[in-house]
Amino acid sequence: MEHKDIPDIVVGRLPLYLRTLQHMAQDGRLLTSSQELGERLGISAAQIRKDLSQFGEFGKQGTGYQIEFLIKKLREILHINQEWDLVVVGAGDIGSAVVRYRGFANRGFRVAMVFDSDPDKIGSQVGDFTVQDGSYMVEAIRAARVKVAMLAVPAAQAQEVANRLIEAGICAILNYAPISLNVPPGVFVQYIDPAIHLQRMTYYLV
Amino acid sequence: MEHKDIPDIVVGRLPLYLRTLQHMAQDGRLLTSSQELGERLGISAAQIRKDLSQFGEFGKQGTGYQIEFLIKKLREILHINQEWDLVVVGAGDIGSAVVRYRGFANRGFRVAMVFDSDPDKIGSQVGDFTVQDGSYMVEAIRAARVKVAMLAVPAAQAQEVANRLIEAGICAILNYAPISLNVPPGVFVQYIDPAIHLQRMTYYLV
DNA sequence: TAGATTGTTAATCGATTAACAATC
DNA sequence: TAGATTGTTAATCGATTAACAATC
Repeated sequence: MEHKDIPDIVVGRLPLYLRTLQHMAQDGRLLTSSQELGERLGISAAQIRKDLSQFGEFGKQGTGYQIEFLIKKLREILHINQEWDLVVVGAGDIGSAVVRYRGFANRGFRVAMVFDSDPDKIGSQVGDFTVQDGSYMVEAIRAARVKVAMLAVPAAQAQEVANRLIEAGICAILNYAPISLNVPPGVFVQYIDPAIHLQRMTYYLV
Repeated sequence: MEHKDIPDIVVGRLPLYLRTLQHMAQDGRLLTSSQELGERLGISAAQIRKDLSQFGEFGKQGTGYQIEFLIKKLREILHINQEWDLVVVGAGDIGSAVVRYRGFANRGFRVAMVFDSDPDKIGSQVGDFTVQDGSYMVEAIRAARVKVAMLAVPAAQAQEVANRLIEAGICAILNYAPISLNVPPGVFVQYIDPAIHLQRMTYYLV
């Protein structure tokens, strides 16, 4: 049942379903339907049913989906029924904002360590963390068996730092540097670049 | 020639092409090929040629693409041969990091104003900007004819603030709040939610 | 029961790739 | 010229949707 051969585009929608379901649960809701979920997300009801059916039968005809049950299932599917430690690399504006971000709670992640290579930043306090010396990053990550990293260093250093993260055993990188990373198979990268997102919209303007 | 009927998925790749071309130009490079571009981005050469050919003939057989020329064309296509003013709403950690972000330079955007509703933040300095009172946001945006917003307020307020942005004439919103926004046709939204990106990777881990 | 909604199938729609003539 | 690479076509591949039997 684990990993049939799910298209990545389907995997990409599951976190959106989960987020919406968690909002519904917060509102005290118990049941929802593929139609309601679709309306809230701008996705067709058929697609939502098809996506979910790849992993099992989670609903009931005539009734819909029990929100808490579906949340539990999606958390299992996405492997966030555990909490993943995060390493944040780069304690500049973006790195610091990420370290202080409250939005990871109950979503499968917690910041575990913060590194920078700037002597002015090493030893300083960011949120609940002391910025550690990047020179010792590889050993520290390896010792703590951290698998997920957020990369918030300048573009010029991003590839080199990514190489060291991979050497340290990191296999998922959320990259805030505006540059495409080259990584070996088995390492996953996601990109956050506000300018890219903005440009995608200005195409449609005027 | 403007707006035949380009698939959104193609539009979404153009900023990536542009970013890579700008890196090449910075390295002093003059020419590239669909093959080289593809290798750097993990995209097939055929796809890049097909994407670009939707907008014109920008290359030369046997030679490839002149980097500066293609940059110019992509900037025109994406409407970033102008600089767009940005309004940042929310002067918390994320909003402040966005305001101070140096990565918009030469990519078509500049922060123009910053708003918050917290009396402790109003009047304070963030980077080069003074945080303005959110109560006057709609009039200020309308008067300055700003069209693009970055939304960095708590999820609970995001939809309400988005409504006011749209009322003010905003038609592109980059939303950092972890919630799906409901917007009318003609308003575009892009989402940045680190937890969503991370969950998309943990699916593949262990 | 009547109404609602699932899970699934088949049909449609759209995106990607392979291949190659054109030509620099 | 020979080699390289484009722009484009047709074929392949994959994703979405419409429809409906099953059933709660």
